[in-house]
Amino acid sequence: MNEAARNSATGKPSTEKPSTMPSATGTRPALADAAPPAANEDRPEVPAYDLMELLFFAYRDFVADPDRILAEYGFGRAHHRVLHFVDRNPGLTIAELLDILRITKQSLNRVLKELIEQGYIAQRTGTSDRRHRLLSCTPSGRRLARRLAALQGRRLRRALDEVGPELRGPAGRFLLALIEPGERDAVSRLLAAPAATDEP
Amino acid sequence: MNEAARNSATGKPSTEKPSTMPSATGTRPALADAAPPAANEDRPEVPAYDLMELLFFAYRDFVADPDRILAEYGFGRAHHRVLHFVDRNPGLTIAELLDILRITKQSLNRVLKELIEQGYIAQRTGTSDRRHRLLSCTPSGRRLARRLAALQGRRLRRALDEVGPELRGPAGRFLLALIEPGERDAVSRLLAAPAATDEP
DNA sequence: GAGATATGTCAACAACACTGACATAAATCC
DNA sequence: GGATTTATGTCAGTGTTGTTGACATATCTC
Repeated sequence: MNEAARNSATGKPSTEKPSTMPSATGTRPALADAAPPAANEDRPEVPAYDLMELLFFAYRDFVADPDRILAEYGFGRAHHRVLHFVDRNPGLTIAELLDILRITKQSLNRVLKELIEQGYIAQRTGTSDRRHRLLSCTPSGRRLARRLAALQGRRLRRALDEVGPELRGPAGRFLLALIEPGERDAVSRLLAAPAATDEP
Repeated sequence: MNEAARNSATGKPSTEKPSTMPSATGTRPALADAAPPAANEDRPEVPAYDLMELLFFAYRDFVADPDRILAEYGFGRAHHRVLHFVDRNPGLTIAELLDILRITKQSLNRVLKELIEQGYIAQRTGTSDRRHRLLSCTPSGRRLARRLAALQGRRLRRALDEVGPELRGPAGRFLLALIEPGERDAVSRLLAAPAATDEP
């Protein structure tokens, strides 16, 4: 079921709301440079509902891309996240990965074990600290990781082409500013990650 | 376990990567206006890994905000999403909500039933089509929805203050461009939603 | 050698998604 | 006005991904 499932004339719910609502389709008042809601004295300022919802929909579609492919391998989104960060940061330790994903060791272990058993990720013991398990992608792991990244990269490139490539920097800064302040340095360090090897 | 759990000197994994990596903390090369990776003939262009990861981290922190409060009520993120869209679009039908959330009717029903039983959402039968169930928030539902929205709104406002309010429009356009093209009109219609009643 | 740290593992459980099947009421089509 | 379609509700089973709590092992640090 999709758009056809819509009902009431405008596609909007049926509450009687006389005028004030521009006929939507085509014009996007919320995204033009409408003055941000003025924060006067007692009214604490209207939250940016549009951005909240855009973030929800954008993320929804963004993570949906890889799902088809993952299903072919019997993997889910959790596997994707692990594969992605290991591919981007070869030599990553378990503790670092846990700090990135913010899940419990037990949760990570389940998916990581599967990725290792099926030959997508390899472990080696750390040299300076032999307690560490340094994670890296096997060739097939790297292939899968890059295939998924290419998919999401395509969506990002398309988006940047549409809004203008000059918005790449601003978009990144905006997203970074959404991140918990105390985490930004750690994230920035991660982003600066080398492109690893360049072989597909 | 948090930052203290980090190990290797730089906070980066231990692969030997001689120079090329600026000492991260403070400077954020990936977010400056570094020329986007040139797309020459055979090399299909390097995907925007930085944006992928920023989207992941930003969304992770963005949805984490309401969790504490939801836990007080015994609710989860699924309840939050339902509450949010019903608050923003009073009179929403089940089918419309399903199309927004992209989950199955059975999944929705579980959380919706709880929200209704506990008096946060009310149903009434449609007038033009009596098969429809028009959803709306009760006063306490609206209170909760707005409390959660205020939290996320605060994070958005802070971010916009940091990057400059002139990026609000561009940020929204970028997020919209990430959405599946066929969905954008539906999303835009939703965003144009009236602010419903203004009472907190 | 004592204690802290990094990892691994077992067991139980919870939230949230899925499929498939079936039921009811109301609208629409012919 | 009966057949069909649509909108919703519900039962039952399952899978993925997260959680807690407890405990084990290897290794590093002091």
